[in-house]
Amino acid sequence: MNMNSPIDLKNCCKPVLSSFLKADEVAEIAAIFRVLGEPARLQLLSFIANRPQAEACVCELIEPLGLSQPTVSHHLKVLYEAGLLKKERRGTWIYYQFVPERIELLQKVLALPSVDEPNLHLRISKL
Amino acid sequence: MNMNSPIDLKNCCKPVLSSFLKADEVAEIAAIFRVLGEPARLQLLSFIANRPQAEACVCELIEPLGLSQPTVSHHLKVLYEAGLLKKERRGTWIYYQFVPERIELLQKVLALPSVDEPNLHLRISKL
DNA sequence: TATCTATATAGATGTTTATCAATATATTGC
DNA sequence: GCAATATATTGATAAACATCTATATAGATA
Repeated sequence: MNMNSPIDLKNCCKPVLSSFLKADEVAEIAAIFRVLGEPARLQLLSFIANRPQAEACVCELIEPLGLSQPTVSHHLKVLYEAGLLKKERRGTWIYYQFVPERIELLQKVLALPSVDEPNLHLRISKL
Repeated sequence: MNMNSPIDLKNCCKPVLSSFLKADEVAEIAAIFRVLGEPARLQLLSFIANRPQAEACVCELIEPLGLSQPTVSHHLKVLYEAGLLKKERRGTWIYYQFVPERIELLQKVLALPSVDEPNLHLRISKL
């Protein structure tokens, strides 16, 4: 069901709003949005990104999230497999670290068509 | 279950990555991501945004999506309630129109902490 | 090796949701 | 008013998923 490796970065991802994407093209992008569409996961990202070094071990995340340890572990795995977090063992602890590249990718994917692009539409040009 | 009016724009939405957001703060943002996390809805947005005037009637959307009319109608409703589309009746047809403001909001929400911000972390500063 | 702690996995359960067929509603034109 | 067309809603079904408890795994330490 879940893949063990992060979503492939190659051929991923074309801007959604600049051309009509096919089903398989939007699927990769939608998968990332779906991961962010869960409040607990968004809060994990928010927490980790705001820690020193943008990282945290699992033990730091359970109490602020207010969820059980297995549930937090599950969400971390989903974030990891989406490429939004890296992980690294340090002794007994496993540290999850925020990966900004994925967010940058999403920003590109969400870019609005610019006024110079041929497929500009009147309504968007009013921005 | 679903609300009839778009998600409230007031008090929505703080950048996710610049401070640790509480559960109710991330909930509003996650709701928008969840809407985009469905391939059919992303494809609808992609299609509509690339039409003249960034709009399309429902009848134009069924064939390219490859889904039944009620299913397309359902997804359009979800996109509408998330504020990503407007709608307008013209005679027999109902035109759905792309609303760029929501996308701009998401880009702000996804903004990475800048190097000038106090809660900058080393790893992010390497960007 | 045995024990303790941190994290992950397995299995179960209830909820959400994507989808469709059938039907309802609304508009147009006769 | 009636028929035709466009869109929305209802109700049913199956799949996905968030969550928990219980258990497994892996590293540290005595």
